Amino acid sequence: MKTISEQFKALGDETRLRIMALLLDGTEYCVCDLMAALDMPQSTVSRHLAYLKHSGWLRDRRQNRWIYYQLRADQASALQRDILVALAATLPEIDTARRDRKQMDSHLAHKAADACDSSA
Amino acid sequence: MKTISEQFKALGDETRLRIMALLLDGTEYCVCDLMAALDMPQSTVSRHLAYLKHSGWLRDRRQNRWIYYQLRADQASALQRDILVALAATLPEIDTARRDRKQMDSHLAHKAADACDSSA
DNA sequence: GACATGTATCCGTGTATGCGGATACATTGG
DNA sequence: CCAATGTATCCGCATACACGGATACATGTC
Repeated sequence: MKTISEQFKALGDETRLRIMALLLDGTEYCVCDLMAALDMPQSTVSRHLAYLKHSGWLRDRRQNRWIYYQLRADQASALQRDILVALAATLPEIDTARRDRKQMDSHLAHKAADACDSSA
Repeated sequence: MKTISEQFKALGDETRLRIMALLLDGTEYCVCDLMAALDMPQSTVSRHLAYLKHSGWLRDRRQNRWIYYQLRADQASALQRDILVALAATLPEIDTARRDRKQMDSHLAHKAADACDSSA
């Protein structure tokens, strides 16, 4: 019961919901990607990611200097899976989430362009 | 988005989850019934009920001296409905919720018995 | 209208948590 | 090694909120 209430508490913050909305596409993102999409300072984003990780919503994975965060859908409880489905049906329609998604896309595009430039 | 995070925050407390678990049977209960089932002081129970009401999970209805609380399933959002279904599938299996249910049942039985006594 | 009952709110206290700049740690590249 | 980059954690501050006894309010009873 305590675990469940903590999982809900983790979703009870607007910034963390925005992060979940971005991760609901199944992609893994590093902290700096999320900083850019949310337009928030690094310490804030990192703290919320840690919170979501410790409450069982996310997993992280280090690759070189980056740490990638991803939904932990496979090891999720039945309740968590139900909630993820419900969130996936609702969050993408919301303005804030749409804006974040666009911001993420343009950030990723810039990143790719820069990579091309430097490799040219 | 803010509304959604507040709805999750409302579920992010163990006492409020216990209340939800009791109300998930669709029955309406007054504050004193819930006090008895949860074995918690009146101010605590009343405060949590107010919180759940203001975040859109419950409705209340006055009848004589009692105020009955009930799920607000009909006017719930799609997300809320999904979550209610998920909770109904999960919470009743949990020990704490089972105990609360038993306590509620025996409390209601005593109440009925007392009513019989006084009418005898 | 005094009283009992059921409920909401007030109050002080302690704890949790949000924030974001500053700092520490880890990894990679020179 | 030293610098640069990405991330986590520390820090002080502000706010939210949980707790439960005390009090106020509402309703029904005599």
